Amino acid sequence: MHARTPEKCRLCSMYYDAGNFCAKLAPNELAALASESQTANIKRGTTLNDETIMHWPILSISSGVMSLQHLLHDGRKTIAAFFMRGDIIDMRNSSKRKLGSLIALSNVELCWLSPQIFEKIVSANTKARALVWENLRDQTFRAIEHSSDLAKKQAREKLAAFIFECRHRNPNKAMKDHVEIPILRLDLAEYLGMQPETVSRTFKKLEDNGIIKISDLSVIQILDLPALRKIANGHRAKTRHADAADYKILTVGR
Amino acid sequence: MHARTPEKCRLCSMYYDAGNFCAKLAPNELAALASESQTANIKRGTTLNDETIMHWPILSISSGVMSLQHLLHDGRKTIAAFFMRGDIIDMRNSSKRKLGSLIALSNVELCWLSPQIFEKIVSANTKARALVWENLRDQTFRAIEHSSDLAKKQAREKLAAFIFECRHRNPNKAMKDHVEIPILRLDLAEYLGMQPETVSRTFKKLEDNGIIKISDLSVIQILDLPALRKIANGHRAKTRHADAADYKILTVGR
DNA sequence: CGGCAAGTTGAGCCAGGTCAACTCCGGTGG
DNA sequence: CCACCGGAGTTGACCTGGCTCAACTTGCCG
Repeated sequence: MHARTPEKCRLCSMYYDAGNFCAKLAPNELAALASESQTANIKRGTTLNDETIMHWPILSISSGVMSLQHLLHDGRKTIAAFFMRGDIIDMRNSSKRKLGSLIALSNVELCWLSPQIFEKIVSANTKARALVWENLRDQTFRAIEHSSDLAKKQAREKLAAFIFECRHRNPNKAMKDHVEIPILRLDLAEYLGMQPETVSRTFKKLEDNGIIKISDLSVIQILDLPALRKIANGHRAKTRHADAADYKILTVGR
Repeated sequence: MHARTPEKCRLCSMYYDAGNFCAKLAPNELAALASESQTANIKRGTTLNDETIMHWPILSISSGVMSLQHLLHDGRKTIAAFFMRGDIIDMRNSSKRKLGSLIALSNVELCWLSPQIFEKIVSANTKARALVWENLRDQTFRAIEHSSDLAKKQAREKLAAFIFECRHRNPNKAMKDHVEIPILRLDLAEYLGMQPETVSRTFKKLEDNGIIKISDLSVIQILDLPALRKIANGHRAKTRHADAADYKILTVGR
């Protein structure tokens, strides 16, 4: 049997980005997956409901930003994670633990993948499995890193770290010192566990210090990269803590 | 060829806990894995160095608590994640991103798994693969949940949530309202992004309110479970935020 | 029993949360 | 084309939860 690339897949970054899942599939695998999967466009603010996730626990993001949000009982909201182009979200254990809701932070193109076919492909195709596996581990370690940012960093440090996270995850490497912030200030505040007012003030302070420049709300320009990196890594003038040198690091640095 | 259960595996919870990885393996798979893997006992405070992790990026925890720690440049330290009995830690992408160090928070029994054999088994054995996959997803979602705790919760809420996390993860379900805290206050503070002083004060306040009782530093007794749960879920007297009911949840059909 | 790390208690202070009033901007309808 | 509206973002003034520093007690190990 000779399988052709399905029409909808040609237009999807999961296929045409060489590093993504669907690009790794054999033509007949892609055809099988496509025939049982469905693409969708959803608008900012859309919440994927539990029923949908039950039926389609696995989905891929072709463009836009999805978020996983937790709602506290008194209405406090947290954005716990972002998912962007190329990410595969696997919610198959969502029944075991309350994970929160998947909410679109921008208009999003996504594709619901058939769990059966997905499983079959992952089982048979080594390359595809390695990729999915790596994507999941990335999500894990991103979450872990985010935890540590939230735990100990101050507002300006979190913001600086976030700028680097955006830079790192943006597939468009062309614009060197310009970083796209793909989400609203409001959502950013929730992701970093701060108030929108604080985000605004902190950005302003960084701009006043000549470290960044905010041309447009969604694009910031890094003027002093070393300084920004220092802030992101937690250099501070003075603390109660001893210098890092005082800590006995048993690790062998490379 | 008839493979027998290797001696060291008989004594390891990865094997004798029915739900863990090694228990899912066929005898010859287990024998192959065991012959290329090595168990170790390490003491509290031991850091697994980068070189070790390069050679042995995959390891399983048979008992004790490992942590993944980040060190900020000024010496601030964060415990970003815990790994406990049954967890499989896969550091194979640690070269791509700085993940921090693996440090033992108690005496730990672990087993370094041969990446080659591990990969072979995961590829061939569906049950084992499903288990590893689920464990990894659990780690992801635990990290995500932890992020959201850190982002928006106050000290007492974080502590309450932590008590439930310990309860949830403890394999010993016998003691119903007694929860074991498997780590020191100092480490706990770092995990929750607070100061040891604050941890102490907050525990005391919860005890004064009659919600918990601290018999021994490492065991707390829950006196008023509903109250504790309410706190963990973020019920507060009053906030700036609207009621959860005010949030319009848009949903999209399947 | 001495020494040291872990944990506790108290007092003061500041980063960031809160509230309120405002500007800015894109969309909508007359 | 403009008036209006509502949500996003900003700015200022105020307040408080939890960080900081310091002094102390407790518990553990040799």
